[in-house]
Amino acid sequence: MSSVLEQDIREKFRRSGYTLTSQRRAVLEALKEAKGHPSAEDVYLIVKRKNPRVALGTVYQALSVLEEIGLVDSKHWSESPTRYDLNVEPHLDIRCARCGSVSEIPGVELGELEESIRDNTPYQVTRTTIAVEGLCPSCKGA
Amino acid sequence: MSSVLEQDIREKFRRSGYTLTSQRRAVLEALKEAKGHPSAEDVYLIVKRKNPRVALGTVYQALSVLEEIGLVDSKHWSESPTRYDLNVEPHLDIRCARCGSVSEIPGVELGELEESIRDNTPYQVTRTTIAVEGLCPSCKGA
DNA sequence: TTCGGAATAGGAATGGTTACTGATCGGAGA
DNA sequence: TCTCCGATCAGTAACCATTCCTATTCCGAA
Repeated sequence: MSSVLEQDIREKFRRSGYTLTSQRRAVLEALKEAKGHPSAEDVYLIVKRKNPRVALGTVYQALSVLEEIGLVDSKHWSESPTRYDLNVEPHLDIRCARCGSVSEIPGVELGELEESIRDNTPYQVTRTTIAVEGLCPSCKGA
Repeated sequence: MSSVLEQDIREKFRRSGYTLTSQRRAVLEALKEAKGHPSAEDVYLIVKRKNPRVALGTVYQALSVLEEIGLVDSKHWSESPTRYDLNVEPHLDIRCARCGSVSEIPGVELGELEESIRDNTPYQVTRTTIAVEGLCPSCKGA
């Protein structure tokens, strides 16, 4: 997992027309710090440690901008808030139905599925999200 | 799409220990009547036409029971209420991001994906849901 | 330095869903 | 058929993730 370069960040902001504010940078830092797949609330709490005046709404707005310009990916599992991820490459994540932890599933080929979907629907496909749920190794036994 | 047999319904209720009440039957009928992929609210409105006293909460509870015993499947797309479906076989559905209509995507092989997921994670996989979004033929042009 | 549009803080509002409570139902057993 | 008890229901309040609103602040271009 290569960390996003400073240069990439500036470039993506420049091209999008959005401004790279301190709050948006702080949200990126928080995502890096959280390392896993934090929710907006998780990110908010981390950002708040350094800047107690941030608003939760600002975090949501920042995450939405970051996602729009391709620096962040989001995934949603039912009965759980949306999770955010610095890994924007197509990949699978699994969420433990018991403890809520999320981790990556490596080595699954997704390209064929996307193609097969496009070949079988008259819709213009814009997004395909796969939500995998299960029990993590430590919750499995309990 | 074969309609679920009366016998199957009774059998699944009997085995589960839940009771087949008139409300739960009405929810099943409403799903059949709606034909597509109605939301809980849609189902509620249909049921209400014949029994104005039903409560929305009852519809939610009935749908949850029906899903648990395998008579109904549910799917969730972000920014949209959960949709329910009498087709409980694994299959793909695509939702139009513009008008919200949902339709089935036939002919996509999913078995390999499931298998590949199980082979690549230490989690015990319990559920894999795929949410495909796009623009339907009539919204594509607008 | 000034100005205007973008971004933010703070908090209220939204909307799908669940939880709660007292009334009602329905089926197993007498 | 009648009784009784747990399941289910109607009605409504609560929940919670997320969005919306508004006055204020920030920031960059001129």
